[in-house]
Amino acid sequence: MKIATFNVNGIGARLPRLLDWLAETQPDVACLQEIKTVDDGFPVDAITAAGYHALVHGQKGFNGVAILSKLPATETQRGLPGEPEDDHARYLEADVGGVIVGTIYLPNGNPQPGPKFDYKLRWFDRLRARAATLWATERAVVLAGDYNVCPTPDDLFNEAAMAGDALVQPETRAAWRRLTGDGWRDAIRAVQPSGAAYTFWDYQAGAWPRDHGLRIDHLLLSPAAADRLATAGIDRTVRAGERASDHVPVWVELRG
DNA sequence: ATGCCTATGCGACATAGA
Repeated sequence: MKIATFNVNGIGARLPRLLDWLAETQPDVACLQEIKTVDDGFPVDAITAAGYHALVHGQKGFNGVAILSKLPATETQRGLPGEPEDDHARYLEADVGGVIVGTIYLPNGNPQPGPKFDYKLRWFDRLRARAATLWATERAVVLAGDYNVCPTPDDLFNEAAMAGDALVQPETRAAWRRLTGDGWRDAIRAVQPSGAAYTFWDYQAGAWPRDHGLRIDHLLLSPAAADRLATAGIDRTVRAGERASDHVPVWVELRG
């Protein structure tokens, strides 16, 4: 079972690129982030025609996540528990063919310090709590998405250039270490323990041609999922396409 | 030190992204 994550940065603008990529790579599950539309605005017909079911947790103008799947998906959670006044559409989870799949759009957190950064750290803790609940089920779980954290200096082109950014702050990295320290397996680092493995290149300042990238899109695997890990990868070439997203798809292949 | 670029919304600029 191939499970992918792709921050599309606007489903409206990105639909042709998304359909190309689905047709080419045929993931069984695709977790989307930043669809930037309400549920009714999601292009269900085009996704259905491409051979996928769609679960959508949308929001007007920004945020919004979705789970596309070849098999029917049963929703298990919509929104992250723990902060009732949080109305951002950033989390959706489903059972797909016996695997629990979560699509995650963790807050960016800039500018920092400030309320957006505080929200990011709270959200990170709430995700860790949900992850612990899933961990306890001993099921195969894949938490895939845009975590908005560069875990180590290997995960960005220039540590000094990003020193003030919310994606690399010690508190952000500590939150990532707490989550992964619980035992969740970083799929890309399982197949490539060190070195650049970027998943995002800014639209600005020639970041793509200069390879000034970040690794911020991650798939975390529970033990039962990690036991089935066959391979994982990054579809880098998607970044070179016409009207590309600033993120590219990242995926894991599970045996069985 | 700052903006560079892109997507969206009831828009003719602002907000958000990272």
